[in-house]
Amino acid sequence: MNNNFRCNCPITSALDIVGDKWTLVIIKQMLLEGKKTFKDFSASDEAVASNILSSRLKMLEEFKMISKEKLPHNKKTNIYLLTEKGLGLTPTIVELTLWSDGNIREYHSSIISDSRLEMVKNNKEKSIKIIVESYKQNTGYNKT
Amino acid sequence: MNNNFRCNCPITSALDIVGDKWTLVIIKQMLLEGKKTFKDFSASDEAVASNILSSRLKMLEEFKMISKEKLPHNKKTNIYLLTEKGLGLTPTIVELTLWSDGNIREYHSSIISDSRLEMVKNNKEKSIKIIVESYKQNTGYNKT
DNA sequence: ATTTTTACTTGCAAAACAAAAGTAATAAAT
DNA sequence: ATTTATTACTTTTGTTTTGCAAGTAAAAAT
Repeated sequence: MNNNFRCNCPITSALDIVGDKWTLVIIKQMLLEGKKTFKDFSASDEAVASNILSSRLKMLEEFKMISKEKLPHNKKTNIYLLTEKGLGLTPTIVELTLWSDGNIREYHSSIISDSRLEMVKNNKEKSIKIIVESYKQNTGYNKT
Repeated sequence: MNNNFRCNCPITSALDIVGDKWTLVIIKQMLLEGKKTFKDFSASDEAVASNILSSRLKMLEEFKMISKEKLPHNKKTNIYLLTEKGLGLTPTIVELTLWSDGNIREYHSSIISDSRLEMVKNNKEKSIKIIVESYKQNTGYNKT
């Protein structure tokens, strides 16, 4: 896992981890859509193929961006949760949303505009806090 | 070019454009390292292969994230410049930098910490403005 | 006890990526 | 003016990644 990094630039190094078509989509689905089991991701209309999902979850766990646990009375279903490291990408995700909203409608007119987008446009810093807090509350968060 | 978008989510749609290993690296090299010719990019130690560079520049031009022009007395060298759309990714790049700085040193200890990173850590909003303004000044910016 | 669900893995074709070499036009040097 | 070098690519040839479909094994539900 170590030194698959291209160079010492922080931006490039971040992209060595999240620079692909799916990783940030998976994190977004956890953070904003409450997805937490393999099934949740697979059932999405924005479905990742199961092999890719599997390898991304493994990678994210190795980098401690998500945790994998089970509920007391269910030995089967894995619960994937964002850790602080993973939640730390919230500002990046918010900025991507804003960029998208303001810059690609020209090429993709059906991009959704919902109340969360409005919230983010009105008060970015506060929205980030609210998003993170909501996530923690909805998941009974307690991880590093 | 139209409707190669996976769905109507703004985040996923942004990643349909910049969600790969190289696109944001190229934009970073323009924004923060002053690269503007094919040669500049190719000569970098963080070198993109020329075929990938070529296809990315073409794509970025199609999405009007960069412009391509020539200087008056040189018919050969193309000058690539970020447009407002491209510059609009500055906050995303800054957030990725901060995330990287705070979260992946554990796996990559030699990530660089320079004065720009310090500036960004001290005052994010102001830094973004300074970065964009510096870019415009250094390039004699005048594009949409 | 049988069926269904969940979380995967495997196999294979297609697409994207990457290194190296080649090319064509322009610019610089002699 | 002619040769050489530079720039911006394209082409070729692998290799890697992606993504669909199908399969599997354990647990849970009926």
